[in-house]
Amino acid sequence: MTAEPPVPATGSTDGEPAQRRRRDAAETRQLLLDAARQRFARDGYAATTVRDIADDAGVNVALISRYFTSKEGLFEACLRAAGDELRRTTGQTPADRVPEAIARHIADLGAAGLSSQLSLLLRSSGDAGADEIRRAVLVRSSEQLAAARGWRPGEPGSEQLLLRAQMALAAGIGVAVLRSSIRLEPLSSATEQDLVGPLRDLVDALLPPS
Amino acid sequence: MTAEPPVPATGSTDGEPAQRRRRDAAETRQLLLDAARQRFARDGYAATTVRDIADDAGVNVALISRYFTSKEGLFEACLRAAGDELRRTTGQTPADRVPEAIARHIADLGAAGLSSQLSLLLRSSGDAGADEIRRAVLVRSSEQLAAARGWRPGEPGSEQLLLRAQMALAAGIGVAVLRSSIRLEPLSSATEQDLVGPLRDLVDALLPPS
DNA sequence: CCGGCAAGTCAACATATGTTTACTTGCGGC
DNA sequence: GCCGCAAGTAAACATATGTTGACTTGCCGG
Repeated sequence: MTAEPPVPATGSTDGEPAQRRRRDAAETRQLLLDAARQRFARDGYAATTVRDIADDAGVNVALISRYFTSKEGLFEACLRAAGDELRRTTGQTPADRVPEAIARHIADLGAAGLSSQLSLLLRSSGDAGADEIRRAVLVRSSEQLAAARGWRPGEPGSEQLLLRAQMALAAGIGVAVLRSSIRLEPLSSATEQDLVGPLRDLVDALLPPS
Repeated sequence: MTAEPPVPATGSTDGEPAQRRRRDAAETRQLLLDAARQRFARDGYAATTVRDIADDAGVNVALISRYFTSKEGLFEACLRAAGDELRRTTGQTPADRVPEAIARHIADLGAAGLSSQLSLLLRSSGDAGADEIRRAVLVRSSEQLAAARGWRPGEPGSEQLLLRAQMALAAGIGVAVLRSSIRLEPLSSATEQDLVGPLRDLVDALLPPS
């Protein structure tokens, strides 16, 4: 079927869709990143141990230090990845499709069953570097959101609009956390379809379409 | 001036408004509770150490175990206190005043400069008991919120209303966290006055006044 | 005034956790 | 085929942290 040499899966049955090459630094790095994003988003930074992450990824703990320098380096990498993802969404989305995009982000459990990456944005590591990255991501996202509704930097009376955009972002993040981390019902089992209506009402109320 | 015996303050100048009696279990307990609520809300459960809390409260670490059994016992006590406070608010507030009440909760830094207690509600200790308390608080609050807008338990099509109430609650919590924990500007320095307008729009959009 | 007891202190302990170091394994070019 | 080097492993280390137990202090009723 494939040119890949037969590789014994970690467990007895091959659970992973793409069987991994046996020694591949890039893939191992990605496995760690995925496992860390999920853990950090769901449990928070301090509650997550590097051994948890390594076990989830099925690799050795020491590789975290090797590939990301430290636990905090790994966290910063996660933050950057989530930021890129979010920027891609808010950048490409036309103004009137923002609620759908947010709803998809919240409802989306990702390819690997990830908790929403939005949750990651309010997790804090206590590290100044990570805090700065997260703040930058949030500032940029809220500015993109506000700009789509007419906000221009420095324009008088425009601060209001930025504030409202940040509140919309906060709402999305709050919903994501109550869903994926707290698991509040019925919010937790609501589908993307269930969420998009209320979210549209919410976003439109905060940021009236021009 | 007062019947209190002259008591040397902890520091050189008496910073506390009410000078504390030297050996008062009830007051010490409360000091711990206040310090813990602030720390847990701002930094999260795992990132907060019992020594931090004890130092903030100006008492010995061992008293945490004595008065609250364990760190988790203290956290549960904080959760209960925050729940009582929130219930008092959502219970007493007439339906059309809910946005103001939430805005006050978010903007209010409390008597002792506390971060908003709302933030506490999404902090997780990983402990099953604490999770259950938090879930109960959130469920009750969202039900009270939904009930004020016509929700009745089990009524068909009413689930929608509960979902929307939970999203409003999530929005409030999200704003509280981005304000007090992440310190996102300009959201962080917004006053109660700045917040109440957008919050009214938000709540009314999610839960239209009958 | 004083003895009992609650309130508070101190130091030690067990353990969990991030990180490092020395070692082993196996892939890929020659 | 085989050797070097990157990829991966295992164990040890230093430390931070929750908790406990023995000890001290000072308030209060008699």
